[in-house]
Amino acid sequence: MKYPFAKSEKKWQNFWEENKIHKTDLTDLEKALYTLVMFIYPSGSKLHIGHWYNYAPTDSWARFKKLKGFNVFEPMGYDAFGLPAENYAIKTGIHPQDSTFKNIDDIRDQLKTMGCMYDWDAELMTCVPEYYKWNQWLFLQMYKKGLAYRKNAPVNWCPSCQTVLANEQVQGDGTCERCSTTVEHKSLTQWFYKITNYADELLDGLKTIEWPEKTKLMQENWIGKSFGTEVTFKVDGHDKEIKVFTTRPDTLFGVTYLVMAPELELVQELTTEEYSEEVNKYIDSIKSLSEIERTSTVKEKTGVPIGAFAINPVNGEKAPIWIADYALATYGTGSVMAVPGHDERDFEFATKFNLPIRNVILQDGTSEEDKLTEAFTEVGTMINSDQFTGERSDTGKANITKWLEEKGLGETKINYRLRDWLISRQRYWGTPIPIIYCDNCGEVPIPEEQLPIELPYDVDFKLDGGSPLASNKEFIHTTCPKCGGSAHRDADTMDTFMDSSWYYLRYLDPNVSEEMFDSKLADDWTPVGMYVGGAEHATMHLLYARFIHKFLRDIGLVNSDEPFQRLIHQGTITNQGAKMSKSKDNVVNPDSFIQEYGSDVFRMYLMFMGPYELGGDWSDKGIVGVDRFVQRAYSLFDSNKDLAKNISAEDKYELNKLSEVEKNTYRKVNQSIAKIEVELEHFRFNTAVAALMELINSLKDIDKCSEEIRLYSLERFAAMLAPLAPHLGEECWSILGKEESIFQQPNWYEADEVALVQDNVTIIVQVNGKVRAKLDLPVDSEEDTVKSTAWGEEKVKHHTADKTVVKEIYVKNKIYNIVVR
RNA sequence: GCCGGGGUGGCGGAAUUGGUAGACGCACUGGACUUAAAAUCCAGUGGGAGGUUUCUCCCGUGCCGGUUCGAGUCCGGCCCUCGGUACCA
Repeated sequence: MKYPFAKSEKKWQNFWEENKIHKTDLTDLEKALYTLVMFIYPSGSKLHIGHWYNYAPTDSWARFKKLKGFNVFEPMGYDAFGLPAENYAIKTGIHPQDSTFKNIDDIRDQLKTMGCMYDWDAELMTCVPEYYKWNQWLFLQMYKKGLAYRKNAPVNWCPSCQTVLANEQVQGDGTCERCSTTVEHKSLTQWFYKITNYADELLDGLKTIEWPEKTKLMQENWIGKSFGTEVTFKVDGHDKEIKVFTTRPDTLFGVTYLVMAPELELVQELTTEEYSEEVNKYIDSIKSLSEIERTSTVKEKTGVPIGAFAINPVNGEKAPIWIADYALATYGTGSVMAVPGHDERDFEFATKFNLPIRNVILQDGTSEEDKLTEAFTEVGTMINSDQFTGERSDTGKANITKWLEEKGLGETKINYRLRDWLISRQRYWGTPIPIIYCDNCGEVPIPEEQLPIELPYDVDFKLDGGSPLASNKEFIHTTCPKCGGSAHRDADTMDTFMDSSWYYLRYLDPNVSEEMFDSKLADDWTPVGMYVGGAEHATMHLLYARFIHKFLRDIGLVNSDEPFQRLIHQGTITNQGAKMSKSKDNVVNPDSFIQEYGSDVFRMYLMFMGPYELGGDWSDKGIVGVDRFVQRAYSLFDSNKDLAKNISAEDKYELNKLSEVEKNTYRKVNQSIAKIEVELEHFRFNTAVAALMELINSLKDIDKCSEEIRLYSLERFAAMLAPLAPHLGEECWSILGKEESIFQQPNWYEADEVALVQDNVTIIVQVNGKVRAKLDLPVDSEEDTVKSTAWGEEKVKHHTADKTVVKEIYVKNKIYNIVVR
């Protein structure tokens, strides 16, 4: 009989809902396990295969844990603010709020067909005032602690559309995706969070969390802590100074010029009149370059001198000051000392512009007279360096820094690549920033009791020229909370990464209104036990969330140091090699597969496709294989449906009391349990499914087993099936006469260790590393027995004939390699 | 460019510490069942050469080189590809 999946899946979904099977009792803390997936961005393309690939296997893991007796909390929600809804509005005129709510309703329906054990009472969305109020509240706490501040920062500006563009909206050639005009950089005053204050702690905390090594490595590199020296260069004939950060103070005598980032304000002050035209022209010319282009080591570097000279503190030499694309205002001090002899970029630049190249670190085995043909960046002996000449360059670093410190011309310095978090967005669909600008008092934070500052519905988000909120006069014009005078609100909204930095805390009670989240529950349930989401979030979302969590701890709202204890990345499912996205129009919708095969088959196929952390290119080629398996599993139970009426199975059976067929069955069942348990634990779903397929293949002879062994096997099969195919698992469980949901109790079975022990083992016999025989011998056979059996093999004789044995390698129960010559 | 992944049959992939390369599945081929087809079940299936019921040998995990009795696995150097690169989320 064919498995009526459509009827069955609906039946069990209703059963779960009616019996509140997935409602988590958050007061039960014994074996509490918070399992979380990255919440959904509710775009119009609804759920695609990538979402299923994230959620369904994670749910299978959660269900496995549930079967093992954990009190699992698995919520789902919507990351509802963001740019795409706004772009959609600009294109279609449909208001972001309307499209977002509509999308959420559609997506919720889709989610329910997956059959995940989401606790729907915990559902949340970020675009409602009840949620984003707390973004504003958090902003005020940051502000109070001095961690929110304003400074100028560049945005992508399309001069034709008169609007700020996201990086994504800038095409590869640096033009606007709407009108193909070349995009410029424009400086705006914007809000930042001082994440850099937490740089060291964010680095140290990595040691305490169980995340993929690669993710921790990426965060480490992103934070980019480096130890070096800040050197002060005086400017010739000027009272200004230029500070540079260098990790190579030992090369200070090799400085032949200085490079400043073109956008530094100091550049304007230092540029001499003679050079100013050239300098301004140059600054204009690089306005459209991206940072990636500017720092590329294959692109030819550009730059111009500004006419001023810096004085090298160690020898008083005058070095010309240049501005160049490869100096970035965002790293270090924005200025670099150039040592062409010992830095590859400087070497290239100096060669191009005929600037002097001086050798001050002598490579071992070379002579001072040898001309440098490329930058020497390794450790060597310091030369041409006055009193430091003769020192090794690695120890010279500290000495030269000490000398600078004594003269007040430098100091040791730790520098980070990490930059402060720019949270201002010149967009509508986000959280309004709770700041007012008063004509008298200036910048005034809105008092907490006036929160939320609600996002007004009526705006002209097509408005050219700036933030859409500026178009709503009623919203913008307000009175100062301090003096009551005329004032205006900040027209920007917050980066949506704010929303996703604390949602996992809100899930615990999304309806709490007097605080950001239930602090008691947060202490009990965080850090999150298992967090699953894409690796593309490795450095941004996952770093921001860690930062916010630490800040919340510092203001006493949580007691843990990290938000996510364990982390797994699902791989990306591509379509014809490309990441699925609505803009590429290559999104694969799973709905038709659900209709044809059902949720269980589809989610099991996703798990079977390959290693979870790798992902891969989408193809539905093998889905019929999983469907066949599901059909076979169902008929296995269906044909044994009368089994449980008269008997029950023991927990264990003694092997020697079983028939040969029963023994094999019993062994295979227990081996499968042991295998699948380990595989599921480590998110290796593909091999777990394969093991279950192997098991069903070897249950062919189950009819030859006693009823008890049949029941024993089927109960265990149902338990292994249930996490992978939850609806079918329930169906099979109920066929065995069980009345409760399989997930109601800890229904995972432990493997019988006795059944895992093998009698025989295959020993490989090699001659010169090539397999020549395979011996099936009892486990732990004597070395002599193995060797004499091996030498009895025809092929071994053949390949060793007329040769001398020079070496033998014997590994017990594994291999016997004979090396001959 | 920089940071981090990945590359194994016709296809998706498997392979505890270096120790049988190709589990499981798809596709394909042959067979059973059927009037027939579908479905199902059984068998075969990395490539090449020879022997042709049972067999034997060689090659083979992106490329080049190294370490080792033995390398998909470790080391060095490349190539290709994917993710991120601070305003997609």
